[in-house]
Formats: sequence, structure tokens, C-alpha cells
Amino acid sequence: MKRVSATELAALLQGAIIRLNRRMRHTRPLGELTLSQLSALTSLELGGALSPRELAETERVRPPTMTRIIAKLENRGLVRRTPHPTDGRQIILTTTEAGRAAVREATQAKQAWLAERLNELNEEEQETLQRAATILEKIASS
Amino acid sequence: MKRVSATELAALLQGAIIRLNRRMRHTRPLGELTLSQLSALTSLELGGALSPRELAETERVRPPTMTRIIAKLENRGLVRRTPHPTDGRQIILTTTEAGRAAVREATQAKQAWLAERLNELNEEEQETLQRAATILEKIASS
DNA sequence: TTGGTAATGAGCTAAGCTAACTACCGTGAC
DNA sequence: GTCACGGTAGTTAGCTTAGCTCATTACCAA
Repeated sequence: MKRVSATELAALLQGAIIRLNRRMRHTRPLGELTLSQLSALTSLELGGALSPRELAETERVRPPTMTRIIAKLENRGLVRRTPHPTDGRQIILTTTEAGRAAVREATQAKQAWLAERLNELNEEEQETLQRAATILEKIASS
Repeated sequence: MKRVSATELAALLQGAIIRLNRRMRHTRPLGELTLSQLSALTSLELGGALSPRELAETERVRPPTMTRIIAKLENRGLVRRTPHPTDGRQIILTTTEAGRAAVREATQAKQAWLAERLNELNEEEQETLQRAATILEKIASS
């Protein structure tokens, strides 16, 4: 494999990510839930109880964006909002039982599109992607 | 590094890609050009002369979406539309000199956000991401 | 003529930002 | 203890970006 420069790699990676993100948008792992909603729900389940601000930071969106996502999830009974015990400005978000079930279902869905694509890869490729996911997440955090 | 299953890897990768894509949206490598516009312009420059349909396929969007992107690029003088020599239904898209310069600038911009992040990685990490980009692009094509 | 293809316009949803506003908190001065 | 001030949290409103489907028009090939 021929090594490329950082700027060339940036172009390759950027293109791949944009297109794969587009591709993922078409899949609806859980009925009506969109990719963004499911992503937020998953982060909330993993993070336990979070404030909207914390969840927005985790997901790399601004708070008003997260407010909208949360409203949708709450409407669907997947998220619960409770007042903060000591800070009147805050609320605490937790997943409901239905929300946890949804995350479980999406996480373990054998028929999930991306999981299927990954299953078609060999072990080395999967390993490469696992390493890459960690690095990409680090970049997204910066 | 502990190996995970394909479904777990799907969750990791999906999250990383969603968040990194969001992060990239914030960067405007070339003034007013959006990520989608720049991506299309880059693909067109790499592909030479393409029809709107071909460019849409390359970018993983539907033709009407690409029509809109092209209109924006043409307005900015970055893309040229010419009638197809033998097929009256088609047009041929090519980059103008200004478009080529824009792609060159974006590709080589040392200060580009993603390139800078990649420059902060070690060689092994860059190599991992280069391999991963190829795999991700393959998945996006499926 | 018929069936198919290409491009576009219209209408809609998803996704995200910023600005502005309201409510609340913590701290320092009095 | 009270109050003013600066800061924080969450939300609403308005806007742009991103993308799809459906319908339409024009053109092609058999």
C-alpha cells in the first residue's frame, strides 16, 4: 500500500466519511427513529443519567439541537426528563425501559445494515476498522 | 486491544462517523463552500467530465440533490455545464479553472482542520486510517 | 409508438447552527 | 442575611444545510 501525505489522507478520509454517513442515513434500524435520535439515545444509555448539555457535548451538537432530539425521544417514551435534585436550571435525562430495549435491539440487530457489511469483511479489515474507530472518535473530540 | 463483535464494531464505528461528520460540517475549508459542495467539486475534478447522474452516484446522493449542488457550484463559477455531444438528455459537467484552483487549495491547505488532526497522529495511526478509508469507501459503495 | 433514461422543479423531512430569552445559581459586597 | 452581578442551563425562533420522493419534460433506442 502506497503511503500518502496527511493532506491527501484527509481528502480520502473526508470523502469516505461523508459518503458513508449519507449511506447510513438511509437505514432506519428502528422503525421511525432517525440516525441522530438513535445515536443520542445510545449515548444516553451508555452515559447513564446526563443533562442535555452533557449529551449535546457527547454527540458533538449544540444544545438547542439536542433539545429537539430529546423532545422527539421523549414523545416516543424512550427518554425521561426529571428535575435536577439541587440545580433548578438543569434537568436529568435517563432512558426509559422502552429506550433501553430500543438500544439493545439496535445494538444487537444481526440484520443491521452496517453490521452486515462488517460481517462481510475479513478479520484483518475488521481489526483495522476497530482501531480506526478509536482514532476517529478521538479526532471528533478535538 | 480487545476484539469486539461485528455488531459492537458497527455501533462504535457508526458513532464515530456520525460525530466526526458533524465535526467536519463546522469547518469551511473554502470560504462559503459547504462540505457537500466541496465534496462534489472534488469528485468531479477527480472524475474528469461527468454527467449529473454519474456525479450523484459517485457522491451517494439522488440526482435531484446533485442538481441543486451543481446549481450552487455553477453560480460560483466553479463548474461548467455543456450539452452532451450526442445525447440531448444529458449534460456534461466539468470543473472550471476556478473550480480546479479551489480543489487544489482545499486539498493542499496545510491549515485544513482534518489534515491538521491527522498530522498530530503517529505513522501507525495514519496508516490505520488510510487502510480504513479504503474499507469505508467500499462499504459506502455497497 | 412504446418503454426507458436524464435532468429538473416542487414539496417535504432531517439535521444543524446562531441569537435571544427566561430561569436559576454562586459569589462578593454590604 | 440580602442583594446585585456575572455566569450557566435550557428552550424557542429563525435560518441554512442536507437529503429524499414524486412529478414533469425532454430525449433516446428499438
